[in-house]
Amino acid sequence: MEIRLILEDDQEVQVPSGSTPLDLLRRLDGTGDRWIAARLNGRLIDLNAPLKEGGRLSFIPYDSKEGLEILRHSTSHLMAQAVQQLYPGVHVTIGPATEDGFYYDFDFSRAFTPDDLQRIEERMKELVDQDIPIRRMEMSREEALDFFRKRGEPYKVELIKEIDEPVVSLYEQGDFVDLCRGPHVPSTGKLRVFKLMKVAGAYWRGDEHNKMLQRIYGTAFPTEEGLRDYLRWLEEAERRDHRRLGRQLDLFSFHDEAGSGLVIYHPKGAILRWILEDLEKREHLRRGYHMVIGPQMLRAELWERSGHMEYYKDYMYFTEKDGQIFAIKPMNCLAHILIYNSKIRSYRDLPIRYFELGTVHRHEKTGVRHGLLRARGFTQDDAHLFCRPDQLHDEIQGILKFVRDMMGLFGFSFDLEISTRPEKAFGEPEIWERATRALQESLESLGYAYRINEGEGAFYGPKIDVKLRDALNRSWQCATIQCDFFLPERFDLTYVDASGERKRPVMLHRVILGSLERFIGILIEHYGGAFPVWLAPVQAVVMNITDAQREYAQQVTRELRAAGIRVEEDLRNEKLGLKIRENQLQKVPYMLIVGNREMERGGVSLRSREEGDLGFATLKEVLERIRRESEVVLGS
RNA sequence: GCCGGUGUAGCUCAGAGGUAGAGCAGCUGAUUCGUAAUCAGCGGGUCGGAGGUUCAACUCCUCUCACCGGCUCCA
Repeated sequence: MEIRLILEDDQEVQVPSGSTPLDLLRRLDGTGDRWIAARLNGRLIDLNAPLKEGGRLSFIPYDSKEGLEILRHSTSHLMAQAVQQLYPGVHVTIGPATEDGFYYDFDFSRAFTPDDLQRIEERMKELVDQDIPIRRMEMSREEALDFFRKRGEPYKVELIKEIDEPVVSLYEQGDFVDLCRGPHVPSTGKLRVFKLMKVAGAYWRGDEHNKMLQRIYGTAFPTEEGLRDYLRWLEEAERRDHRRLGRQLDLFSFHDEAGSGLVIYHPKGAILRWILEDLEKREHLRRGYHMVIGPQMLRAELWERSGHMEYYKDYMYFTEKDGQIFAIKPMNCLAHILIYNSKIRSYRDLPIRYFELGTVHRHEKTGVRHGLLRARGFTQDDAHLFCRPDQLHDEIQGILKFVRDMMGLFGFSFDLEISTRPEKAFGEPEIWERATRALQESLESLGYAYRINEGEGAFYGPKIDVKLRDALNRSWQCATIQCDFFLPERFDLTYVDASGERKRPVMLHRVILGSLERFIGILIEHYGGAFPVWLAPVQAVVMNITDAQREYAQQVTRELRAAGIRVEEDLRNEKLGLKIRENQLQKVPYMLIVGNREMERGGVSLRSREEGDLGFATLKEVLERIRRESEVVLGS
């Protein structure tokens, strides 16, 4: 019997029922090497799946996003096969493709070592050479349960128990069988370029109450070039690592003696932060925020009232004096609430926006700290907005515009996510509904696409998370806009409305850059340490060629510094080449070189970090150039 | 917090049951040299910390701290 297929170019073909997409490919383009899987009527299928129904058929190329995912998933199966062959007694669990590769979690009595990885990789290559066919099987749930029980794979049994379908699919390649939705490559010979990257512990189903499994990470590509580019990208990321650049550029340090996760800013790191803070103050004032300052610690009773002692105690630091317990603040909201409550508020006063560059301390668990990106003491550009429910939309929109302007300044694009009401939530469903709608409508009115994380909100309110993308296309959570229905209730926040009635304001927590430490860490990696002129800790270095220009160089420095340029001098008795090299490695935007020629003409020889030697320039020209490049242009 | 790894000079790293080494940096001197590394000499370490085994520990064992890669967490 023949079935009719419509291909992507609307070409219609007839094939015998039971033939496979691969058969068709061989007929169409001879080999089928470019393709990894097929899609029949919207459903992904294996290239060697017998076709029983007609319809729209398209092919998935190796180098597409979906193709890559299939390739990697198949490679993870290959790895699992190799591991089970090499290490009898290993239980297989799950092995998905990830954003840049794949992993497979194994239950094994010991940890895998780098030597193991090498052995596994070699065995994988042998299995590829054997070109073992990969076959899809379907079984009823019961059969599959029985099958994996007999094979002694408890994790697979657990997984099947949770599947609702009556029939499940399994994939078989030689002696290896795995529960899997598929699709997969038709045989192991289709897998070529892969590399095992590292081992790590991982809990079964990511739950720390469960058993710790051994996870092996790997990656796979259709071509050698793909892998090479990926490895190069990893090297580039390592070169940009803010911890490494932080030391090389003398920005900050951490010290055992001071305490883990506590940042110590050196002069160049500190100036970077001052610049950001100045920008923040200016921009907040411009947008109708009031700057406030709260104390570094507040009495424990206050944190009891706010509920932090109940929900957040493990993350808080405490200190005690004269029988009073104080909590070092992990958040800035309480002082802002006390300011709000310090007098009666009218509906005419709202919205009220309190802003603080608030330094907080959180006892992040060991093992999660990561340089500036995850510190224990950090400063947030934190604001709390108190508004009437009918003002929610405008306030959220204002914050989003603020976020947009700031991200644009640094050249970050970003993704947006809304998290909605979780199962255990505080507050009436109506207010949740209203707030969530305000979040959505604000995003929509600005033309932003967003993702919804159903039920992922905090118990006290829905939120918008902003995830920026840096120069290496990595994603970082920075800004958040968080509705809070809980604290206004706990602290009995009110305003008097037009009819003289007391009403409950809505409270918004929000940060733009988030933690300045973290944001600076991201900026370091984003720019690879080569900050734009307006941010560069040192904007220019004046260097002399011989001692004869020493005083002239000092005079140049003085003049520029007096004009507000962040300028240093390098008057060491070293060759010019060395000074240029070292200052280039320090990523200083401009070098101002003075020899006798420049001294005579009353200027400098200008050298740019990016463009190299720019030739003679007068001081005035240099000044204007640096000033122009230091201007911060921010949207409305 | 959990799994695995690492901790040797300011930095990057080598070494090893008989009490340590390189490059860079630093210091001193020479050189005054025009767009990415001038030359020479010198100093520098209780081998992360505590305890144990041993005639002897930087090396082996236990504990601990910190860091790295993950997991998890991020009311």
